Amino acid sequence: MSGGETTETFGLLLHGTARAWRQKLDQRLKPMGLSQAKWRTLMHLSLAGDALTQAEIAVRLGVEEPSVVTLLHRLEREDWITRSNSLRDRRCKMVLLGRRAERVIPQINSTAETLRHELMAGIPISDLQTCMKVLASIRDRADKDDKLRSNGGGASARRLARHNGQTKRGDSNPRKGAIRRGSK
Amino acid sequence: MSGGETTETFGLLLHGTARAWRQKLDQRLKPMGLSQAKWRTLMHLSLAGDALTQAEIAVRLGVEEPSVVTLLHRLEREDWITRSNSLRDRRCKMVLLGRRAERVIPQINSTAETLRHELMAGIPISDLQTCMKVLASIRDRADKDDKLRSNGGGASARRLARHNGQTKRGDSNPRKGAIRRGSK
DNA sequence: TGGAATTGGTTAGCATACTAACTAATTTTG
DNA sequence: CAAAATTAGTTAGTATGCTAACCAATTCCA
Repeated sequence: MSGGETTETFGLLLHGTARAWRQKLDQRLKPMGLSQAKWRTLMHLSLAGDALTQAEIAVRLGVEEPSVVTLLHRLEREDWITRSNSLRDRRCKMVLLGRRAERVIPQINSTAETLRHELMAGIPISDLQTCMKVLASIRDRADKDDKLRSNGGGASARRLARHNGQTKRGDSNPRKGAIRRGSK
Repeated sequence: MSGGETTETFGLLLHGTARAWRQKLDQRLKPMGLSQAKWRTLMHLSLAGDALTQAEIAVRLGVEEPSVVTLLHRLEREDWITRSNSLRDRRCKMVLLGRRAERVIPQINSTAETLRHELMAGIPISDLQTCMKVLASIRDRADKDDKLRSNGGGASARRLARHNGQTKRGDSNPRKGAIRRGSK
């Protein structure tokens, strides 16, 4: 424990700030029927200008695909978006903004921007830039996979994509109840 | 939209960094059977040295009480802590660290500290301090209640405590199924 | 002192996000 | 080309956190 003061609370502070920001935004978006997660999704769709696949949305939001599934499900149920099967690739679903969303997106963005300005008002630009530089550098380091060398087997090393990689289908060890979709 | 570059991604960056940090820590704590939320709880109990009430824990963690309830429930189920009724105040439950926790807390703390060092290595102290100053200032602003003036009634203004404030007990409008605890 | 307000804890229900495991479709490769 | 691997999406189950509504105990105060 050498000189822990500065580092001690960094994680705490980082978390608390992110949470406070999110809650504040959620609170303001609430009257419009949205939350930060939903707003961010709509914003990315709006920025893209075009339909996106769910996988693309996941990447842009920086969350995993299953999270996107339920998020889009909620957005669809509330009529913010539309999903349709792609004609080119039958695996894909194309996600499109609905009318409702297109109408309110500008206000929503402006709400978010207003909050941004409020929260950062009076903070010197150079401090903000330093802060962003620090955050980016921390995030990049944290995003990196810990291992990634020492790949023992040497055979393939294909699971670099940071998530699943279910290389074995017939695992013969289905601990849980497994799925029982319709049939089709 | 005037000069949005700097501010544009701040929220995104803040969130992404916090999430990346949390996930990294969770991933390292996992082999020990913990997560960040659980570790933080144990850490605060350890720092306090004494038993804490659930409300105190909520304040230290910076989360709402119902979140603490389930968190402690999980911790108790896994034998990290013990809960007992207070003798002074029959409303309170005193939360104590169990043996299991006391044995592993040092390793857990050191894991967290190692990660901290890794993530912040090479970043100039002064930049870190600037960053922390910025974050703290943003958080303080976001934590503040939006309203808080324009108190119309003038009568009491008692619900300043930022959460519930269920000033009306017999609301006569129990939309949901309501609770049906044992009876005792 | 007795009713009103506050405080501590809980349950229900929901939102968000994750991992594991799986299906279906498409690409890569031997 | 057929088998193998990858990609897109899904479901199940769980963790974390929130708000609303509630009960029980304590404290305040007229």
